[in-house]
Amino acid sequence: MGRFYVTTPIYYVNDVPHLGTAYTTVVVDALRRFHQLVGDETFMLTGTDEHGLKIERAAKAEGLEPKAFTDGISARFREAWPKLDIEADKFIRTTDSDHKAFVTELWKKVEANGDLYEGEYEGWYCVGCESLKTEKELEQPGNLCATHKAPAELVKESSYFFKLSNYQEKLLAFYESHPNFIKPESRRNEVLSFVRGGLRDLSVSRTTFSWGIPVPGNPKHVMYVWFDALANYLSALGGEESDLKKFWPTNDKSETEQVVHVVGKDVLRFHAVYWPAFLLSAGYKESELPDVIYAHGFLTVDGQKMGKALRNSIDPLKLAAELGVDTLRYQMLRAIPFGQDGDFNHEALLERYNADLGKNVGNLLSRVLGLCTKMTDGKHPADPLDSGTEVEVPLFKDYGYCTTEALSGWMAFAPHYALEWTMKLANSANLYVDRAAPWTAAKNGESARVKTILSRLLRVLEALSVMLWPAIPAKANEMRAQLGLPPMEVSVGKSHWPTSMPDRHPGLALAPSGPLFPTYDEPARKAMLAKLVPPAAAAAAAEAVSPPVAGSNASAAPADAAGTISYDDFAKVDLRVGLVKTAEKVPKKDKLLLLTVDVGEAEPRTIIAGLALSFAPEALVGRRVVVVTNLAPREFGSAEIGGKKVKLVSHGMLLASGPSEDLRLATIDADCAPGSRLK
RNA sequence: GCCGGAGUAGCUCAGUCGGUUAGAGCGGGCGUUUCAUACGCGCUAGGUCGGGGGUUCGAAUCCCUCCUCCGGCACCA
Repeated sequence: MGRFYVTTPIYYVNDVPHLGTAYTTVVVDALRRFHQLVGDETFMLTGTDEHGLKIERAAKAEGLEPKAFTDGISARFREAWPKLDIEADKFIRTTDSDHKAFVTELWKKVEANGDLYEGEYEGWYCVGCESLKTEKELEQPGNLCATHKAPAELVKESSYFFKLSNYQEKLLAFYESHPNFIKPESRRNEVLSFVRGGLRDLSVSRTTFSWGIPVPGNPKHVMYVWFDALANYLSALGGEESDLKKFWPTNDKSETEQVVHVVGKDVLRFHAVYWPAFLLSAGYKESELPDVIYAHGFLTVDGQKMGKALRNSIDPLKLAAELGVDTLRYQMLRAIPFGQDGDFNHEALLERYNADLGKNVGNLLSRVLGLCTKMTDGKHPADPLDSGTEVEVPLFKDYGYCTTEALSGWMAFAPHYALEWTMKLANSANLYVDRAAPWTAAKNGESARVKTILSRLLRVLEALSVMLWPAIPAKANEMRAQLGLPPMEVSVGKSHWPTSMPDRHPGLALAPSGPLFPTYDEPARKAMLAKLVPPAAAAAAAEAVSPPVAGSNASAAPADAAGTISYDDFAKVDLRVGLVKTAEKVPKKDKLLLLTVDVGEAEPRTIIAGLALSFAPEALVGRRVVVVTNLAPREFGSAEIGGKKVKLVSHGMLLASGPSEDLRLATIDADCAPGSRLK
């Protein structure tokens, strides 16, 4: 047990929350949750960076005072995160007065140490980048900044410089003795070679604008945004007497006390070079520097680089509303190896959701709860026999392995790895259900055996709910609710990581409440994809026709998340009256009937319908039903019919309602001609 | 131009100090079970391990070279 202080970068308010910032913040929240789970005292910080020329100008453009302008954007960030189930302990703003006071003090310490001097500097300055450009970097004609395509300005001004050059050797020595300071390894090498290449003094003040923290004793100058911004990680913890100071441990810090800055690779240098240099200069000792600067990669979206236009077209909050927060979080954490660049691919997202969450975990929960409903009165079985048989061996082995690997994945800032092993445990449990076959034991009257099996499965499910909680807290708790368990609770000093199987809860009532992760079938998948990545034109059109759906159904099932559709969308569905000509049971497929249905075409259609539990084949012949006729054909495997093996391909769908053992058919109340269109 | 990293099955990637038939997940294909969310389980990928050359008894794994991609640096910070 220890302390875990984790930060996101503070986000510059020249932009609103987008997929990239959401990604960083989700990962940090997941790390925070994991450390809470293992009993650490945690503190998560995020916030906004609000000073600088760029902001001053943006405010002016909108006719606002800078503070009023930043108030608005900052609020958007603060309000966004809870919608992604991110619970930061503090949201800092660089315009907070205590932050400003802290930075002023920091400046004075650096100055007292003799590391600041006044000089002059001249260069091409790009407002967008907040930085100087070399002539080579500018595009001609017009001295355009390559990134912003805007003209750079030739500036010459008096400036304070920080003697960064004094810190080259100290930093190198520090990196040497703290191999984990910069992660991942490849980034560390980059920084190392950068620093070895020589450090020049850093201009740390500006006189060309006033929206910033004034330099003490020389208010014509405001501090360079990075000097101001980096200090937030410390200023957020308050003054000397603040209780939060403990999160920034000093000399006596132990192995288990960590200060971790998660940053994008674009701002790594500021964090890995400037920040420790500033701290050393201000009198902080090596032991008082942060422990880990973890640089993550950038996301592409469906293989495309996230330019500003694309970025703005992908609103993480809207994604969360459409897909469910947990699906979004899961994808961010599972699909992208943390530290590397990754692709946020919408198709892969749905595939991943179906495979991992739907089929592997969700269905496991569902089948185990189903078995308990039938075999143990819907309760956790009482006093199960606990002697294992051979069937248990792989499960126990996997359990130990998976929980250990997942734990070390989280410890090593590798959520993707942790979740991979979490899934392997679910997979192993699914296998165990098959091997142990409680239904067979039940038929043989071995009720003790049945209880043993189900008890074990329930315990694995509980463990899974814990292991998933850092990544998908809301769904993990829903899962627990179905298992009859209270929401996840954490407590400082106590690890809840399920290193050994959770205790039994004999007699505790289960509360199944339907699929936890309803999978997307082919049509639903297509519909969701169309919604998430609409062609630009279609998006604009859709926007005009239907108002955006409110984002309150964040955790709703896909079926509900569909929201409203336009009439045009509805009109795409071709519903027709069909007359059932023949019907027969499909051998070896309990639920399936093979129908031929006249929908007004030359030949009756072959339709496979899952009606067998509710209808005898002969009861359907001659009935008028409602058929979706333009659904893509779907395969149902193959079966032997009339002595021949045939592929089962359905060319339509009958509309019906109810559970599969008690279905009601949608029908039509008169003898309409087969093929009549419904509207 | 310099310095890194990467290029392995359709996709995303693992491959430790060089060593038996190159692996996993997903998708696809085939089979199978019925407790379950048309779900689970089993089988299935015949991939010149980017190209070429070399070292070695033996290389995806070491060396050289070329190609492609990404990142960092390049009299800017």
